[in-house]
Amino acid sequence: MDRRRSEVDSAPSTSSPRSNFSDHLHSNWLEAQDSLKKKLVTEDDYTWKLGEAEGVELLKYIGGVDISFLKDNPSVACGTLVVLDFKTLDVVYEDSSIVEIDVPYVPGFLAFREAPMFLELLKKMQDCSHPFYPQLLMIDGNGILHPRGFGSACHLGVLANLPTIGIGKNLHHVDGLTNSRVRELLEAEENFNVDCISLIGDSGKTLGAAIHSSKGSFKPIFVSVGHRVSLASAVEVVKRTCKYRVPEPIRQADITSRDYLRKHH
DNA sequence: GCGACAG
DNA sequence: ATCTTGTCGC
Repeated sequence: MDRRRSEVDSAPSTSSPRSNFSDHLHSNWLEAQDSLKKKLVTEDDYTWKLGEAEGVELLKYIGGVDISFLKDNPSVACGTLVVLDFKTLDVVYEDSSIVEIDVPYVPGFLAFREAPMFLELLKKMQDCSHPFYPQLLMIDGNGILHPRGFGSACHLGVLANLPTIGIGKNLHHVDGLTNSRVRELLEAEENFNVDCISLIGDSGKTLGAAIHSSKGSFKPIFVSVGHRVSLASAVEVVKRTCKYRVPEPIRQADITSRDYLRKHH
């Protein structure tokens, strides 16, 4: 049985920054990410099209997931799955569920805390062969813009075998990427009039894109590949679902989960 | 040693 | 993530 390091074993002053959770659990999580990452696909892998083509399947049902927590009891959470019509951005499906979560939030391991309930919500739709089951899912959290290239959007995408896109509202500093560096790029003269820049780390890898998604905000959002979607397609989908800074699937899931939690507490 | 660290 | 009102501006 897992057990936290006790004060007897190590004085508080020498406890590690991760004394929050056991080193054992930490290594299990690393192994799980490493294993799931082998199934990751970072290119377009779907049959539908985004545009107005005829005679081909189009992207119509786009999902979004988010989670809210109770201000008092932080272990009480409400997870929400919404599905929007890609063209009209109308919400055509929504489902919420309140659960207790004991898994702590640890930077770099967000999926272990949030993915299980999202998988449940997806399974519920799948089990009844719901006609609005999403063809693509947006997650508020990163994809490959992650210390080990496997953020929660990748994690959920692989487990659900769905194309996913990661949306970060704050930059996860990784591979030398910092807020100031992103700001420099967005404000660089050669990028004047450019609302979207590639995020290239010190390693030379393109990890995602920073997008000024709405004219009313200076703060960008950070888009990265989750699973079975290329960065170019991800950026295109995000741009087309942004009425405000945060893309509608995420924004609607966020609003709904917060409302549901408030109403059912 | 210190700061940083998606949600 | 969450605690929180008004307020300045198009």
